[in-house]
This record gives sequence, C-alpha cells and structure tokens, in this order.
Amino acid sequence: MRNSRNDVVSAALRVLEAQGLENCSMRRVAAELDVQPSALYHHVPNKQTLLALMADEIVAEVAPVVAVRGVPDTAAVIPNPGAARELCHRLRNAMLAVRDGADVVATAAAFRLGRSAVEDRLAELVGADGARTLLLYTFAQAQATQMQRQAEAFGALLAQHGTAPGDPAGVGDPEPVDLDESFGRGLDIVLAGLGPVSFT
Amino acid sequence: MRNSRNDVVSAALRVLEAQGLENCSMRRVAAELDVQPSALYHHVPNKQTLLALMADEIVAEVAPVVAVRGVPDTAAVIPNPGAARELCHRLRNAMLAVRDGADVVATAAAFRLGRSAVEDRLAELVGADGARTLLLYTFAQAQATQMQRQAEAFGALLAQHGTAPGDPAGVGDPEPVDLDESFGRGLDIVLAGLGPVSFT
DNA sequence: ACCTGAACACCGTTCAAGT
DNA sequence: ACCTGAACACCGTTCAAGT
Repeated sequence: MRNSRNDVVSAALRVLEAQGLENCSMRRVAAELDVQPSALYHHVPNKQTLLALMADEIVAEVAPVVAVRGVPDTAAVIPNPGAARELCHRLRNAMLAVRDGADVVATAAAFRLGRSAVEDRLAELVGADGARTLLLYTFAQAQATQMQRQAEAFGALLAQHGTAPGDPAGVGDPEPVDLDESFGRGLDIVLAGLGPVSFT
Repeated sequence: MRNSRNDVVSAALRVLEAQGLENCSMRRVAAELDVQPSALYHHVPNKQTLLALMADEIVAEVAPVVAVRGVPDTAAVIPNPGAARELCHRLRNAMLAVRDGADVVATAAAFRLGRSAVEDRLAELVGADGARTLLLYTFAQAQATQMQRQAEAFGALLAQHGTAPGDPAGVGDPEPVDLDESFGRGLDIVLAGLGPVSFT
C-alpha cells in the first residue's frame, strides 16, 4: 500500500497552507505525493469530497469528543451561553489557523447544516435556533476576517514594490475594522438575544 | 461601439441564471455575446471584478436610494430594529432571486466589508456592530439556503432516475430544517440582542 | 475603441493498462 | 489495491494584429 486516503488529505492540507485554496488543485496535491493526478481518484471520488475531508480535519479538535446520543430535546436545553461563546471562539480560531480555512470549512459545512458535531454541541447549549445562528455568523465572520487579512497582505506587497505611503492606492480608504474585536461584540449581541440569562 | 461594460454584466447574469456559478466562465459569457473571450478584457480587468459588478447588480434594489452623508455618529443612532429586520429580509430575497446569488454577493461583499450601501443603511438603524452582525448572518444564511435548495433539486433528479422512495440514499437522512422560517427566528435573536427596544 | 486569433499555462475527471 | 499514461473537454489571461 503506497498511499492512504489520509495521506491524500494531509498532502492537500499542506498544499492549501503553502499555496492557498485557489492553487489547491488535484494536480498539485498529486504532485505533493509524487503521483499522477489520476491516482487520487483511487482514494477520493472527487475534489468536493476531498475538500469536505479537509474541512473535517481543520475543525476536528473544536468539538468535545463526547458522543451525543440523539437530538437534544429542545425543552431540555440548559442554557449555557458562556460555553457557547467559547465554542464559537474555538471554531473561529481553528478556521483562522489554516490558510483559507474559513472558506474550506464554511463551504463544506453549509452543505450539511444540521449534522455537524459542533452544531450538535452548540444546540445542547443554546438550542437549535441559537446554534444555527451562532454557527452561520461565525463562519461568515471568519471568512470576512481571512479575506481582510489576505487583502492587507496583498496591499503590503504592493506598497513594498514602489508605492509610497500616501500614494493614490492608500488615500481615501478608511482604516479597516478590527475584525477580531468585532467578532466578540457580534457574538455578545447574538448571545444576549438568546435569553435573559446573564453570562458575563 | 459594439458592447458596453453593462452589456457584459448583463450577459454574465444571464449565464449565471442559466448555467450556475460554476459554469459562469469568461468564455461562456463571451459566447453569450457572440464575441471572443479576449474581448471581455476590454470592458473588465478580470473575472473577480466582473463578479463584483454582478453582485452590485443583484443587490442594487435593496438599499434605499437616499444618499448618506458621512459615517453616522454612533451616539446619534436611533435604534429601529423593525426597519433593520425588513432590510435583511429584502437583502436575502434579492440574493435568493438569482441562481447562486448568495455566493456571488457574499464573496464580493465580504471583500469590502464596511463600505456597502446596505451596511451603511443598517448601521444607521442599529449601529455599526449590529449592522455587521446582521449582514454576516444574512449572507451565510442565504448561502446555506441556496445550497440546501440545490442539494434538494439534485436529489430530486436522482430520485426521478430510478431511485424509489425509501431507497438507501433517502433512508436515515432526517428531514431538513426549513431555512426560510429559521432565518426569521435567527434574525429575531440578533435583533433582540441589540437592545431593550421592543419591535414586534 | 472594440474586437479577432492564437497562444500559454493551467484545470477536473475518465479509462485502459500495468504491477 | 494502487498507480501510470494518455486523453477529453475545459479554464483565465495576454498580446499582437486588425478595423
């Protein structure tokens, strides 16, 4: 046995980190494994599936390992906004830790809204509606954060290559929002909307 | 003058509606205009810009036309959660009205978080933090909704081609959440978190 | 100003064939 | 079981050249 499915996922994550999502092609993943592109299809049916496996890997450490038996009874939910807040922060950090991780996870996760470990855990803490709201907000916010960072990195590159500070490209665009702090405030808004429980 | 930039955007939106985002290539847009692919680059610097122009078109009717002068003073915000709620519904409907519209708009809009007409208007109604939270939630929720619909349409296609109800593919997957109703509930959670104002 | 034609450097996926 | 080699039907973008 030369390569396993896990080898393929690992190689794909290396390519993602090194080259970004737009360059994370099947052909480059194959090259990372010193293998022909067609060999990948022995381990994975298509690129979409590979991306979903990568997404699982990226968020693997986020949700506690405790197995949940069955869907929680809505009436049985014991609200715990503090734990929900921490889980959302962990999720966001996990996505931000990998280049273009938010895009990878958000795309794959939206595809199976309602059946992820993180969503199940969140639902136990704040109910199904709150869980969905928190999850969607966290995905979109992480995507925006990563996009802003990438734009800043690109702008820094341009500036280095001859564009002096104060040049047309840099004039008029107001200072960007701090999306790390903004996330916490948005999270607090949603949590505050979930009920009268105080959770500071 | 044979084609204007607006002709290109219109053609691209037609291709998007007819073929979906993954098939909305520069080459197909060119074909829609009976023109060589290279001709498009006379009107638009690259595909990313074209997608941004399409996004602007999709949400053009959402924000009121009233010109806003300057950034609203945070202290001067007169909370109006009811108006914010309606604006979010309008935004979501505009995205859902176009095939893959949520993806197109969310990607382009995340790129310029903080400088869209819709966000400015929302910020007037609920403040900057509330506006960002509502906007991100609405984008992600619309993306999830459109993805679920597409999956359902695909599933229906499969079922039509020989898969009887009760077949392996359809057994075990629980009934999907109604994301149209779910959106309203999530919106109410966020709005409730924005302050003590009642808005029913 | 707007477009053609040809090219460059890529894609995802399939499939027969090898070991 | 795992992989190669070759092919198919595509991509976005550039650039000289036409009108």
